[in-house]
Formats: sequence, C-alpha cells, structure tokens
Amino acid sequence: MVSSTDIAQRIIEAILAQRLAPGTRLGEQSLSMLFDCSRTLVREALVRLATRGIVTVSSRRGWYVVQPSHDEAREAFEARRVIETGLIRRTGPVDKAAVKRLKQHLKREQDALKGDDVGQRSYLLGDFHVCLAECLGNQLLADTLRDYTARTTLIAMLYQSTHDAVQSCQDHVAIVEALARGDTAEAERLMEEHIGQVQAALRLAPTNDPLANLREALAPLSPAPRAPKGRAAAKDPSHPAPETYLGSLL
Amino acid sequence: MVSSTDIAQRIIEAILAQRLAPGTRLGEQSLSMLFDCSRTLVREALVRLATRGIVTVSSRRGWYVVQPSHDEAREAFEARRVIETGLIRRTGPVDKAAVKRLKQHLKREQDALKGDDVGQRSYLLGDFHVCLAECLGNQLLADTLRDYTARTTLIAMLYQSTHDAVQSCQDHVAIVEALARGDTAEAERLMEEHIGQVQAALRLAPTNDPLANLREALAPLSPAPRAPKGRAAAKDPSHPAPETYLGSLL
DNA sequence: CGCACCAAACTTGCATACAAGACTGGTATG
DNA sequence: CATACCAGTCTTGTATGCAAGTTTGGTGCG
Repeated sequence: MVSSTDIAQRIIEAILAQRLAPGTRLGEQSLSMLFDCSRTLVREALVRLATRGIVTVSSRRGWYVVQPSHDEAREAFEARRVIETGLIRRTGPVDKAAVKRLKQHLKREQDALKGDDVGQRSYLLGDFHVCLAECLGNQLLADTLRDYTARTTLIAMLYQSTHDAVQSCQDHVAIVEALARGDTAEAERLMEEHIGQVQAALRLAPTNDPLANLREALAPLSPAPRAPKGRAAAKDPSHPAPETYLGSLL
Repeated sequence: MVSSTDIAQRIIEAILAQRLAPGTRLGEQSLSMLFDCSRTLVREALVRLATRGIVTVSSRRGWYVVQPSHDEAREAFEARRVIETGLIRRTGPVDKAAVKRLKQHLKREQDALKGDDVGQRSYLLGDFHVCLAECLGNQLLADTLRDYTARTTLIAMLYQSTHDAVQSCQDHVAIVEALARGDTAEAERLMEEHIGQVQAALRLAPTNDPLANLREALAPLSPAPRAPKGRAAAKDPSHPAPETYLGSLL
C-alpha cells in the first residue's frame, strides 16, 4: 500500500520534472482515487508538502501547487546562493568517492540531454544540487536544498525561464571539475555564476498586473492563422488545463 | 478552537524554552486531551513537526522529540554556520529599522538574563538568530533557521551544553554592533566564532555507548548523603520523568 | 528460581461519516 | 436586460470507529 511519504514524493518528483505546473489544483479526492487510498493518506501527504512550502491550501477550496511571488522567488535564489556557495566554501578536499558519484550524475545529465525526455532532463539538472550537498557531507542541508530546488523549478515554470539545459549541464561539469582538482574557490565562483544565470533567465517583469500570466497565455497566436475566433482557444490541446497534468502522476 | 499549527507551535516553543527534553514521548491521546481536540488535529501537528525534523514516530509505539546523533549534531551546526555567516556576508548595509528591531531583541535578552526564567532566556537566545535572518531580508531562510535552532536547542539539552547565557548574549550584542556600523566582515567573523563556541560547549564525548546518557543520569550522587537506597530515586521530584514536562505545555 | 509464553492494555494507522463553508448555475424580480 | 438571490454541488475540516502491532505484566512449566 502507498504511504503518505510515497504520495508526497511522487508529487515532488512530478514538480521537479515539470509535469506539475504552479497553481495546479490537487484535489484530495482525485488523488485518493489515483493512489487508491483514503483521503486521510492524501491529506497527510499534502500537509507534509505544505510544511515544506511546496503546496498551499485555501480553506475549503482546495490544495494548490504554490505560485511563488517575485519576492519569494528572489528569496529562494538568495537562499540557494547562501547555502550552495557556503557549502562549497567550507568544504575541504572532496574525496574520490564523492567525485565519482558526481561524475556519474553528470553522465546521466548528458544522456538526458541527448534524449528527448524534458522531464527527466529538468529533474536531473535540479537533482545535481541536492546530490552535491550530499556529497559534501551534509544531509540536512541536502534535504533543505531539495525543497528549495522544487521551489526554484516552480519559479522557472511560472516566470518562463529561458535558460537552456545544455548551458546548465556545462556549468555543472565545470563545478565538478574545479572541485575534483581541489580548487574550491573557483568552484564557489562558478556556482555563484551558475545560480545567477539561472535566475537572470527568468522573465521577472516588474509588473503589478495580476493577470499578466493569463493574458500572455491567452494571447492570440502571432501569425493569426485561419482559426475560428470563438471557443477554439479553450479546447486547443496544446494548452492543456492544469488538471490534465495530474494524469502523468501515474 | 485550536488548529494543528497552534499545537505544533506550542510544542516548538516548549522545545526552544527547553521545557521539552529530547526523547520525550508525545502521545496522541495525551495531547488531544491537553488541547481538548480530536487525535486528528494532534496527528496533523505531529506530522508537520516530523516533516520539520523535530519529532519522529516509531510505528505503533509513539511519537518522540528527536534525539539527534553526533553526526546530526555536527550537520546542524555546520548548516547554521553556512546559512548565518553566508547571510551576513552577502548582506549590504543594514537599514535603521532592522538595527532597531535587533536592539530591541537584545534588550529582551538582557532583561531575561536578569530574571530567573530559564525557559524565556533559552527561547530568546535562540530566537535571536531567526530574528537576524528576518532582519536581513530572507523569510525563507529565517523559517529554515527556526527549525535548525530548535534542533540545536535539543542538541544542547541532549549533550549537556555548558555554554553560559551571558556569554551568548554578549556575542549577540557584538554582532549587532558590527552590523550597525556596517562592518559585515567583522559581523561574519563574530558569528562564526559564536556558533563555534556554542558547539564547543557540548559534551560530545566520542563514545559508542548508547547507554551513556542513562548511565550519567542515574549515577549515584557524589557526596552520597544518607538517602535511603531503594525506591527513593524513582520518586525524587528533582528528576521528573520526561512525561512530566507535558504539563508545562499548558 | 529462571525462563518461555500468553493475554490484556495501550498505541498508532487508516478509513469513513458527517459537518460546514465556497462556488456555480439557474431563476425570479426589478 | 441586468442584478440579486438561492439552492445544489463540491470541497475541505474534524471526529470517530475499528484494525493491527507493541509492550508489559503475569502465570505456568521445567
């Protein structure tokens, strides 16, 4: 039987793989049917995720994947900078086993880049940072980083990151190389730069318009083909409603 | 009516005030009677705390306040070092309002030192670090630090910290002064030193003896007064059983 | 006396039932 | 036609009941 941690884990993984968009509704009943268990277990999983800042609940309305504000986005990146560069700065020489594990991870990233599974790609790129924290010997910070990574993944989705995966992977390679040759100062600098670039790739227009996202999503297609005007947009399968993503949890 | 977050908050506060010792059993039924609610709410609160690493559950045996291992203790202090020094390092000049708030906090610490409420004292000394993170503008890291602070408080209780409160408060004053005059480098150094001293005050004997704590707690009193040998120790009110602390949650 | 075994009490794990608020769509009214 | 209102439906919030595992204390046997 599934446990509440299983359910929470599946949801986190779906977020890291960008299969669950920010704002997606997570109904207790839907999930309990999906996982074939009672609402109690689902609720427990959602409470866990809420505690970790991944979902929020609106009283008697529903559970939703968080949509971090601009401020929260800034804080999340700042927090990752503090932790990840700090962790590298204070680390001594990295032992062989850790370097080996990191290189294996890089291999997986590169394989994923060759393939066409965007989810796997996103997941591995995020997981690199968790893996790094573990290799540097701090499970507590690694766990914290996992949550922060999920957050930044959501932020990237919400603010339509234009950062490309190949660049990220190259950054990761450079960081591991610096660590492997014991140049922690360079590794720290590279990490700082890497996080900065990921953050810079966000479209954080200083807009006060709460409808900005909706407006952009529903904007008419630019070449304005001969599509009928009325209800076509609502049924266009290339713009699935958020709920549709739920299916991919299976 | 109490909410699950209320219950969780009360438990956290009790830990920060050192009124709940590591290893204390937290029975669902006891708590539900204490807070006059159903086990559902208590369970939800405990699940939240478990997610934050404050309590653990042993299947069908009970919920317990965590007892961090030596390794976990090391990781917790390392994590705090990374976050707190990193946060100071990257902060710009601290604005007036923040300095004012920090100084108010220091005042409260000093007042508590004059009084004799050890719980209040412990609480404020720990809360300083959370307050600092908030003042430096990162609520996300502040929340994370709150959990880490609770952890280190438990570690201090478990490993019988000999650190004295007056010294801690003086350290805090020095850090705020350095921040107020814009000397972040010095503030960072002081913070590093402060955390180091708190950690150094632990009795982390490299023992493999899992009974060490019990052995020490149950050691005969050194002057060996004329106390009767038999059952007196079990009823000595100066050594209350962990469950007794529950009452102080009220 | 020592040891194994067993039953009773206690604890959490999970499902379900019901309560109560929030939203939606329709309808009546101005 | 526009608007206010209201009932029905859907959602979460909370309590409770039962199942199942763990511990403890006692009891009988060797």
